[in-house]
Amino acid sequence: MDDKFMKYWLMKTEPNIFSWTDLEQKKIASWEGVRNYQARNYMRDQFQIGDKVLFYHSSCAEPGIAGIAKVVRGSYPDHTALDQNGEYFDLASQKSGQSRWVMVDLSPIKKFSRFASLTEIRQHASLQSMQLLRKGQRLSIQPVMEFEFAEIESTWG
DNA sequence: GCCAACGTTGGC
DNA sequence: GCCAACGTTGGC
Repeated sequence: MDDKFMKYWLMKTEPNIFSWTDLEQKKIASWEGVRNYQARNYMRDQFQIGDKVLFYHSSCAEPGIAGIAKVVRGSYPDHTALDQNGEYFDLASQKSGQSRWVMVDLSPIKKFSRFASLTEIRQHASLQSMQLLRKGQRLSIQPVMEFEFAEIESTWG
């Protein structure tokens, strides 16, 4: 894979669990709880410090992108998989003695001047290639093309 | 709450 | 390795 095209990502979060506002308040946030192999592999194999992230609110009244964040720490073991009392506990990780999941750290760069709602993104002719718009697309971490990122930033940023 | 689409699990 | 059953995601 050409990593020229892998500098930009979209990451989904449920804002009632962790929102853009939470990220701004925390300044640096660890992205724990990803429990999907494809999403994990993106973080583990391709995330680099400085990569830019479209911060997407899902499963909420108005889904869409709230702002841009950046990767400030590359992948490291997601220890929440080993926390037996935590929400993200993973039996297979416990059995093997080490977490099979990873996480990264993010910091906010800027909040969009206008929230980029899914509805608006969908209406945007030059963004039809986005994975986000594909039917049945559930992956919580998705690669974004450079031109897609630029278009979104210039439209809503 | 509905439900389509997808990922994971586990019996065989 | 197949695939049915089950669980999850996430827009609507």
